[in-house]
Amino acid sequence: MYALLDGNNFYVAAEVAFRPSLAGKPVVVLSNNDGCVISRSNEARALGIKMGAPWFRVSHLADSAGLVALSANFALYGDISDRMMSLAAGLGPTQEIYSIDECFIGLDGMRGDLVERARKIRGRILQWIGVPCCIGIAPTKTLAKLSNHVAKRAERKPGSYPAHLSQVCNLGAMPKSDVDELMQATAVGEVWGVGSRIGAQLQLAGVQTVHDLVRYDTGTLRSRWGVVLERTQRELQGVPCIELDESPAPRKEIASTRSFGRPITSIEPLIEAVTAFATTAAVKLRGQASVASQVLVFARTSPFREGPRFSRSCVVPVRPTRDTRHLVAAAIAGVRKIYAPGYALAKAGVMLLDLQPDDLVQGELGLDEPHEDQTQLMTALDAINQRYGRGAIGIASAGPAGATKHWQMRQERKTPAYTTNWAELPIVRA
DNA sequence: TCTGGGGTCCTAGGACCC
DNA sequence: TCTGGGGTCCTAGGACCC
Repeated sequence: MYALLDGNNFYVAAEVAFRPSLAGKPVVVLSNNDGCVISRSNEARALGIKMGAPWFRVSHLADSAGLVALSANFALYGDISDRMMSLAAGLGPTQEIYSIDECFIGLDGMRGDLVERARKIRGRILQWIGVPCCIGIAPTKTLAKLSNHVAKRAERKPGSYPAHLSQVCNLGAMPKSDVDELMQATAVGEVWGVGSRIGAQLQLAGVQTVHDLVRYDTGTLRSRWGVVLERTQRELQGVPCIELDESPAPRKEIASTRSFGRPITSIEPLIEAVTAFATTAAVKLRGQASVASQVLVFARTSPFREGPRFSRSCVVPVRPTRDTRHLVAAAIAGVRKIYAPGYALAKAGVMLLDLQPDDLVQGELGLDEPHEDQTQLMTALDAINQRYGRGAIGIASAGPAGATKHWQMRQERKTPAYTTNWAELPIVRA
């Protein structure tokens, strides 16, 4: 048996927890660069604002409907997430943190009333952290997701599902006829693993609801859509195919990419940006004790704007390394190779590929110039930046430290890092 | 003016091997 | 006229997730 716990409108909820005056108002959190809506309060949803909507298309609602928009504050969300996950872990013996706002809990061996227990945990998270969440319980992960979906819909839209399923829903404890009924009332597109493409194809094939998918011919499903969807079907039938993953393996690739605050039209700022991206990626790389042997760098114009299009990338091989200097050098070499003048570049990025654990690196014959990672130097670099703040010490091609780069992303509505920065602690007045 | 960022897995097809 | 069989590895592209 599994539970899926996930925070309601998580980013917005984290913001509201520190600004209670926003409760009950239409609030959205915007992606980096204040680009798109990535989290909405129920009130914002009710205004018809879609997930992923470009901000400039809905910003008029700020005046007409009191919509409040905030820039993403990932330091805050990450910290609130850690706290929520610690409490969620009390639900059962095993936990898989699946994303910043949701986790699966393995419930094997749990006795007693699971729903009651889940409601208790939910209450504790709400009281201690201020973030509301919903919990779905079922025999497989895909069903737990579905169960969670039911719990959320039942809370948000009373009447869409029976009221007692609101906030916490246990499909595993229901008679089959009730489960069938819920599946008939749920669109196939809501299933975990069915996205927009396959969802549309299924609809055309006459599969409208979750119930239709459960009963669809397995052979046809497999030959037309592949083994992934077959697995999803089995999971919906109650056969566990996807295990709980308590300690995810290290990443196989690490990316750092950004859209620019303003378009770039020359190579100098592009080199600055790519230096910053490679530096960020290198820190993540060392954080998981890996080395990279390929560096991919890309740059492109906006796909939404008129004008000449540009989108190029190149992969630069390096000797397996975790040294920021080597990774930055490779990224810059890549930039010089792909760069062409005459374009308004909107986005660029660096990806580290072909990662391996740093203790398993193949040695080399000394046929070439010596090439040594300065492990101690990197350790010192990370420690200094940890203590004095990101960018306190870095690579010179990143440009002057602390200077505002005109390519840097816009974040015009960011709230303080209430819980992760001493200088930004909230102040309570009696 | 203005459209995010970071991942994973699967499959098909090509290159190559014997 | 006529052109095998079986396998691996790599890559690009497509689909999905949050």
